[in-house]
Amino acid sequence: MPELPEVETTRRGIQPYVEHKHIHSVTIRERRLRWPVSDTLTSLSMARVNKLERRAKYLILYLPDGFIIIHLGMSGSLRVVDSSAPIGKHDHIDLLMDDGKIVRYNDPRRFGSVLWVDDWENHPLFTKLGPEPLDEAFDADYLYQQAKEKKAPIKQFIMDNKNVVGVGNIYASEALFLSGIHPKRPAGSISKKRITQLVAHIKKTLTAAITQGGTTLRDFVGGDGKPGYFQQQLNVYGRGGEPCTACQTRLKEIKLGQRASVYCPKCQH
DNA sequence: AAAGATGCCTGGTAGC
DNA sequence: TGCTACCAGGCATCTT
Repeated sequence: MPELPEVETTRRGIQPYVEHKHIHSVTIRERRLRWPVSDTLTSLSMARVNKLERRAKYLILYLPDGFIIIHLGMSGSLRVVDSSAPIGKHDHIDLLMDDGKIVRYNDPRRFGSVLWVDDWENHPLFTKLGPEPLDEAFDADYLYQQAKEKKAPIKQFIMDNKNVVGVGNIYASEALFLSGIHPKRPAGSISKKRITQLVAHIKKTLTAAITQGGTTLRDFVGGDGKPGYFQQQLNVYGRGGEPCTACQTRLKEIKLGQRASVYCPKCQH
């Protein structure tokens, strides 16, 4: 499932094909995504993409009269293909570029979205978002202040978009393991020192994953069609019952907010 | 009011 | 082979 590193990898993969290029036309084959795809997209013609940006797990295409907002959901992908490429199952939307290349949106589960908005920064999806995990604004002081008095388990707390964006199950699990913090520990009960380590590990795991081109666990394929390989060095995610990479203790798997959470009962407190 | 908990969307896959 | 149960992320909505 695309997490922040996959989205960033996708952004970098398709950037050369869309930024400062023109969208010749848009083809919609399936409009039933998380939200119905707007007809406005099909009326686009020779619209210049001035910029391709990422905010949280959203990709934002800056056009002259508005923005295309793309979210990959859990099974979505964007790929650049030639016009001769056969249309596959779940290929829902094509952005046909004026040089003949196609930016193709595929999403088997249709949990993703492709939106047309006038002003993304004031769109309800974006107004309540916390800082980017890799921005300087996301630091130990900030997270410690946010966590104060909060009783929610730290794992759910760092996966909550209003505290920090883009930290999904994989990276939350890994960062907590590396920080030696138990996923159920109340966010407000963690010392400043350990919060500092947690922030550092969130940044470190995300950066490493981006560097390596993202994690491929299920449906993800990068913009260039090449999968990432980060999953080979996961310490806890998806490893319930297997030995801890540090102490060989059998990793425990619990449910936290309906979400699988794996941790080492010896290393994490 | 804010925080926490729950439900829902969908299709691939594991298990039988 | 066909079926059922389960899982995933994040938004909407409910409850406290």
